[in-house]
Amino acid sequence: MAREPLTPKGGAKIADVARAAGVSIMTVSRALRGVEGVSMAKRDEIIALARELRYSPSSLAGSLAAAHSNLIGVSVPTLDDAVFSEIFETMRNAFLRSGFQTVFDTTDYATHREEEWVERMIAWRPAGIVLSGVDHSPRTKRMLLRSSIPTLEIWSHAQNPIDLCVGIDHFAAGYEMGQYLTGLGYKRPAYIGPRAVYDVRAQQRLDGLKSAFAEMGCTVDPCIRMAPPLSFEGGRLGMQRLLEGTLNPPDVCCFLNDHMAFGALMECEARGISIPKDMGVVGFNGLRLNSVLNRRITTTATPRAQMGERAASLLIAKISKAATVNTIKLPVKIVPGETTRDLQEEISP
Amino acid sequence: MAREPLTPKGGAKIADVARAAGVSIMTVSRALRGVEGVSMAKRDEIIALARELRYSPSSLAGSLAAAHSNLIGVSVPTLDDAVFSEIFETMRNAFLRSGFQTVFDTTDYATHREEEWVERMIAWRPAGIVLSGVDHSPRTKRMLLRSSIPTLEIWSHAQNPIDLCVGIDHFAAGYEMGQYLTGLGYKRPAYIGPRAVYDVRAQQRLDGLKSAFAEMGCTVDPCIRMAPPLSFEGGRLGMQRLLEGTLNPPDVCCFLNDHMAFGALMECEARGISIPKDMGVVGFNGLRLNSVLNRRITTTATPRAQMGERAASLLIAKISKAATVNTIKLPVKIVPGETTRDLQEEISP
DNA sequence: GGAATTTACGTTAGCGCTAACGTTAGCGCT
DNA sequence: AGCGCTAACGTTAGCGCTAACGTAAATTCC
Repeated sequence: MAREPLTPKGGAKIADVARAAGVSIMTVSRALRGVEGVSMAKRDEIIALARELRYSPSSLAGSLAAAHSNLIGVSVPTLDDAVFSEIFETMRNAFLRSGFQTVFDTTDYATHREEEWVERMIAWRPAGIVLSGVDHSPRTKRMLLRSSIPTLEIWSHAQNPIDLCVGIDHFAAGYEMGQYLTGLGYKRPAYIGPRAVYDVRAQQRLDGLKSAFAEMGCTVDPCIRMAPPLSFEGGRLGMQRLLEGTLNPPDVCCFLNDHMAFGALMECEARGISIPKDMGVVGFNGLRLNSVLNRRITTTATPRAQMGERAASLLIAKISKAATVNTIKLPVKIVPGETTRDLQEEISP
Repeated sequence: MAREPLTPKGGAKIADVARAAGVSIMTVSRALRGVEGVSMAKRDEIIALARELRYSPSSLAGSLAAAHSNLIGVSVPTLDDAVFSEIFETMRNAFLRSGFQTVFDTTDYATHREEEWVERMIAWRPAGIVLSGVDHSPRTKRMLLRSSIPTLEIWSHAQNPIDLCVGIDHFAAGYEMGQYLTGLGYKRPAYIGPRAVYDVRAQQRLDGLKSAFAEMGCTVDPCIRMAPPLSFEGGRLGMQRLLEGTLNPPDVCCFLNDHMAFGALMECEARGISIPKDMGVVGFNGLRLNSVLNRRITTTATPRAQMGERAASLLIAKISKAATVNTIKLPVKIVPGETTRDLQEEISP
C-alpha cells in the first residue's frame, strides 16, 4: 500500500501551523492544548491560524507522545436491556464533562467476548476501563491487573473487585423481594429467567429469593431457564411453559426483569388467568414500561442513573489518583405493584 | 507529570520480544500481524514468546506508523430507542468480523453534539464513520468531506448523501401508511410525535402521512408535539392531551413509534375507550413489544438488521475501495395489527 | 549451471506529536 | 551593576511501531 500521510488529504500538521505563525511547533502545541507558557495574544493568533488551515490534531500521535490517552472503555452485556443503556448513558455524559472519550462495546454475556474486547481495548492504552458485572475470565482479570489501568466493575457489588466497584447486592435484592413476598403470604413461588452460567447476577438474585422462601419452608419451583433474548417474548413463552408443565400452578411467579413479566402478563390475560387473584407476577428493575401500565408490575427499582454517576466519579478520581474508596454499594427498593396481592386489596373496594 | 512509558508497568515492547527471539523487530512485527515474509517455525516461536512476555501491542503506535487505524466511529441519536440499538448491534458484529473495531457514541438528536463527536472522532483517523440520519450541521459535513474518511449515513435515505447512504424513505413510509389508513376508511387522523426540528425523519414520515390523507381531502389534525423522552410515558401523556383537548376525537391516531402507541393504548384502556372501535392506533417500527401483545399494534416494520448488515458491507467495501454503489434504499412493510379497523372485522365473527 | 526469481529476513527513516530541559529577555530588588 | 527570578518561548529526544527498501540465501527455470 502506498504510504500516504495519515492526516487526510495531506491536511495541515502542527508544523504547518507553526511555520504559518512563525513560531516553534512546541508553542503551537501548547497554545492548542491550552497549556500555559504562551502569551494570550500569540495563543489567540495560533488558534485562529489553526482553524484557518483546518488543522486537525492527531489523537494517535498525541496520545503516543504524551504516554496517555483520554479514552475510557466501557463494556456492557447487551443494549437490549434498558438497564445497561441507562447506566451507559449516564456514565458517558459524566466522562464527557471531564474530558474523557467513551469507547464502548457489547459482549452478549460471553466472557470470551469480553476477554477479546479487553485485549483490544488495552492496546489503545485507555485512561480507564469499565466492565459490567463481576464475572470475568481469569485471563481478563490478569490482563487488567497487569495493565495497571484503573478498572471499574459496575452493576454487581463485588467483595473483592479487580480494582473499583459500584453496584448493588443482587443476592440481597433477591432476598428482600423474597421476604416481601412471603410477607404477603405467598408460599409456592416459581421463577423464570436465564440459565445460571449466562447471567451470574440473575442467579445471585434467585439465590437470595430462594433463601428467603426457604426460611418459610418453601422452595422456588419450578425454575424455568430460558435462552435469550430474555425480553417480552421470553416472558410470554416462559409462562406458557410454566402453565403447560404443571397442573398445580404457583401462587407467584418471579421474572428476570420487567419485560419478561410483562410478556407473561399478556399470556395470562390471553388464558383468562387473573393477576394477581390467581397468581402474583414479579419483575425486576423498575423500567419505564411499568410506569404506563394500568396494572403495574411489582418489581425492584434499581438506581441506574445514580450508579452511572457514582461509577464515573469514582473512576475519574482513581485516574487522577484521588480515589478514597474502592467500592460503593447502592441500595435497591421494592416497588409494590398491582400484580401481587397487597395493593390489589387496597384498590378493589 | 513524570514521563512513564505508555506500556503499562513498563510492559514488553516489540523490541523486547525481538531481543528475546534473536530476530529484528520487523520480523516480530510481521509475525504478530500475520504478514507474510516469516517462516512458519519462526512465526510460531515469536508468537509464543510474545505471549510469554505478555507483550501487548500498542494500537496507538501501530496506527500512527501504519497511517491508518482499524477504528470505525458510529453515532446514533439515542439508545433509548430499540431501533438504534438493533442497527448498531448488527453493524458492530459485521465490523468485528472484518477486523474493525467500533467506537460509538450517542448524540441525543443534537446536531452540535454530533459535530463535536465528529471532530473528536476525526482526530483518531478512523477507517470509516457512520452517522444516523441525514441532517447534519454544515460544519459536520465540511469536516467529513475534507477528511476523506469514508462516511455512511444510515436510517434515512438521502438523495445526495455526504458519501454513502443506507436507509429507508421516510416520506414514502409515511405515505404508504397514510394510503393504508385511508383505504380502511379513516378520515380524521391525528398525530403524536416529536417537534419537527428534533427528529427530521419523523417529520418526513408525517409529511408523507399528511400527503396521503390530503389526497382524500383530509388533514392530519391535531399534530401534538411532545418533548422527549418519546417512549411509553410520552405516548400516554400525548393521548391524554389529545383527549382532553378536543370534544371530537380523531378516528385514528398515529404515533412516532410503537412504544408511544402502546402508552396511548394504556391510556385509552383506562378511559374505557375501545380500540379500534372508537379509535385506531398506529405505531412505527415493528418492535419486539408488539409481538407479545394480545392486541397487536398496527405499525410499519423497518428492516433494521438488514440495514445494519448492508451498511457495514457497503462501508467496508468503500474502505477497501471496492464500493460499487453509493446509496441503498430498503423497503418497509406495513404490518396490519388489531388496533385498526380491518383485522378487527376479521377476528370478530 | 548460471541468470532470474522468490523467500526470509534486516536496516533505515519516519508517523505527528509532547515531556523535559534548555535559552533568552525582561523585571524587580538591593 | 549585579543578582535572582519568571514568563515566554525554542531544542532535543524520543513515544512504539511500520512502509519501503535493502540483502543474502534458497529455489526455480530453460
